[in-house]
Amino acid sequence: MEDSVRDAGRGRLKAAVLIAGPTASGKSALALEVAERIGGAIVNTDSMQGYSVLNLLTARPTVSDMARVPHHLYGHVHPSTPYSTGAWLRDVMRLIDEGALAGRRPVFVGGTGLYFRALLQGLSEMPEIPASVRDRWRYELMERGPHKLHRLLTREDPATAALLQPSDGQRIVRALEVLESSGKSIREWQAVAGRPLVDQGSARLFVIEPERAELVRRIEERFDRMLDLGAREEVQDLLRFNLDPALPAMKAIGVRELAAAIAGDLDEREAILRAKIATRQYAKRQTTWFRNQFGPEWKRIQSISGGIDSISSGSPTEAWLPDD
RNA sequence: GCCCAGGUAGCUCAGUUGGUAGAGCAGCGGACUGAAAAUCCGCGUGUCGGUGGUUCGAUUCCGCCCCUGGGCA
Repeated sequence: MEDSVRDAGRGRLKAAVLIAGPTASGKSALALEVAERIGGAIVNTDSMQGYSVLNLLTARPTVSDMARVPHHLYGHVHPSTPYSTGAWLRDVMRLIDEGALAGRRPVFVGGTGLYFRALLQGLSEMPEIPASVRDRWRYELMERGPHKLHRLLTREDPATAALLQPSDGQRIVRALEVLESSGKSIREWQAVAGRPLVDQGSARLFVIEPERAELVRRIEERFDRMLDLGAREEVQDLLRFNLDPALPAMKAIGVRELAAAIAGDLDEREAILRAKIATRQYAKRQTTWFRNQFGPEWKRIQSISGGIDSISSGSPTEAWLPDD
């Protein structure tokens, strides 16, 4: 398993196009335009759009969108599966290994900053965590709270503990489970860089940075549209699986809010309002990531509506053609 | 028209026995290596409805006015 991870690193993708942007910034439409123009294949780079069932709430490309250009890693995972950055990266490697992207320029599009980083810089190898270990630490977190676990980590792995907020339960648990499973500090694992899957030198990196007020407007309109198209029914479909609310897919924005409205615990108007607020807050975190974690190698695009022309204007048209 | 209760941050409210005010939510900024649509950190943004008075000093006390809600007519 880990060997296949290393081997896949050999096939580093050339001339890839990466398009990042906050939710509702119009990046999927842009990617579609770009992919059609350059004969590309779109690869999902978003942590939620990989899940099936959540077709509307995750704003996945429609069936007709997917008919226009090859799309990969959309809706291929059931919500009962705890997907992750590592799982996604392995999926991308599999696409490369199987030749699914051969003959087409890959167009990576999505809103998950960490996935883009993993793509360009690689993700350090990590030990497999047995489910029993993972479950136990998560249970400890619930029972004892983050501060006590942080004190424990300070005893077992002081260097890592010093880097983490004592309140950041999620990262504390991660450090503890890696330590227990491997006997090594997570910092030791992270010190060994992973292998990038995309050759940055030949890639084109774009990030959409829309004007805030316009993005807010688009978020609200889009959520209303999702409701019109059946977002409530979609949540009901999801609830039928009786999944653990801690699963990643259950954290998709709108699921908790609409589920509360369906259960009668929350006025639907209020639920809709909260879902829109949560989307706005998410867009803000994305924007912060892109602004500060992405370097100058990323070309920043202001306009939402400008489409492909807003990209082409600052760079030669041949930027879209394969380099070799 | 009269009576009562209110008018304090974008919203819901607390508070100051007179020394120009603070919570939650929203918002803004930030962190980020297998949950990342996650998780976490920081920041109070204000003619205290208006106006006159009392006072060294009024958001606070008093008068008048305006507005909102409820009640009585």
